[in-house]
Parts: sequence; structure tokens; C-alpha cells
Amino acid sequence: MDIATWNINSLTVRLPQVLDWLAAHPVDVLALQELKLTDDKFPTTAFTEAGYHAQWFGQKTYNGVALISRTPATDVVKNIPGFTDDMSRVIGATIGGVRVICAYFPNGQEPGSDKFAYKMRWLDALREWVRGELARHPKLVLLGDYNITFDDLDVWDPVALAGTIHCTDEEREKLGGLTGLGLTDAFRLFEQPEKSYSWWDYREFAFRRNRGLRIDHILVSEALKPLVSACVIDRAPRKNERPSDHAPVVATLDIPAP
DNA sequence: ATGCCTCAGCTCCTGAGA
Repeated sequence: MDIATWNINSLTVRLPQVLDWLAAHPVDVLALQELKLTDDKFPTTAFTEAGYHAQWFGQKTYNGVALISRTPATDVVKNIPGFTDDMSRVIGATIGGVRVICAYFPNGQEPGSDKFAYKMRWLDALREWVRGELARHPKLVLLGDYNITFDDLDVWDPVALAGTIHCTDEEREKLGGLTGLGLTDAFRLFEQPEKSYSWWDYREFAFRRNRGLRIDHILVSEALKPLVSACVIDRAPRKNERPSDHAPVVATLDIPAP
């Protein structure tokens, strides 16, 4: 089973690129973030024609998440149960016997801001919900745009960016709360190229200079960890015309494709 | 340099992203 995550920064703009990418990389599951469209605008037919099922949770202008899958998704959950939120950030479902949770973590803007406080509350709520999900579904993948780096390896200039958003101790402690549940960063299970990032600012030729951050992650449960045989960042779509600022991340699990 | 890109929307500017 191949499972991928990609923040596409507007599905309206990026749909042709998503379809091209799926044709070249026919993954079993693709988790999308930042759809930036309402549910009625979701391009269901395009995915059906490409041979995929879809579940989506949209919102006007901002946020919005979806799960694209070869086989139908069941037991779909939208946002974190019990956590009141007017933003569409989470969609979870069971696909091929694996519990898949796609999340667009809050940005947080700046440490000390209201948005940062919201990010911290959201992360606490996510952790407590995922704790229960893991108890119910030992085979679980939590993937998406985390908007948090694990450590300096994930940061192009760790000195200049120390303590700034995505790189604060507070955010990393919350990320540690998720790994503390028994979730593992699939990417670091393998030797990786130096300076591997999943996001680059649109400005200042950041991609060309490889000035980026690794903030898109695929975390796997203990039951799945021994079955992960690869995890890579696909930088190619970042070279497209009108690219997303994020690149897709793909993990291969040694379980039969559903 | 609170900007440099990019996207959505009450669109010729603003808010937000990361």
C-alpha cells in the first residue's frame, strides 16, 4: 500500500497537477490539505474518472482536507470529535484495514499570538483523540501538513529560524506528545538526502536555493512501523509551472493494496 | 524592509499562509 500526503494550496488551481501526479504515481491513498473550496465545488467526477474514490471536508477560502483512495473509505470522521472548530482541518477514515487520519495543522503565525494559542489547544485535542483512535485501530497513519519541524535537520537555517514559528520548543513538545503515543516519523526510518524539505517559500527563489522546511509528515503506529519499506519526498511537482509551495511525501507499507 | 510570492474574495486591495 502506497500512501501519500500533499498540501496543494487550492485544489481549484492544482487539480490538473494532482491528476497528473496520480497518473504517474498511482498511490492507494492520497491525503490532501488546503483545498480552499466549499464542499459543493469539490471535483468528484475528475477523481472518479481517474479511478479513485474521494471523501472531502471543505471550507470557503481557507483550509479544507480530503482523502483520495483506490477503494472506498469507511467510518469517515470530520474534524476532532468534541473539539469545537470552525475550520475544516481533519478528515479520518478506514481504508484497506488502515485507519488514515489526514490533518492540516494550524499555522500558528507567531509564538505568543492568539493563533499560536489555538495551535497549542488544537494539538492537545488531536493528541487525546488520536490516543483513542489508536486503541480502536492499531494500524493507524497520521499524515498531513503538520506545520512543525521535528528538529534542526528539518530546517534550512536552524540558527536564523531558532524559536520562530514551526521551530519552537512548544510546538516540538506537542509533536513529541504524538510520537509519545507510539507514532513514528516514517521519513526518518530511512537514510535520506541531506537538506530534505517538503515546503519552500514562494519568495526569493527559495526552492531553487533549497531554503525550506520539512513540515509535512507521515507518522505510523507501532503495528505499522515494521511494515514501512520506504518514505520519500517527491520534489518534482515543486518544479511545475504554478506549483504548490509544498511537495508530496509518499510512504510504502508492505501490506497488500486493498 | 512586517516585504519578497501566491491564492481567494465583498478583487485593482486585503488577509493569510509558513
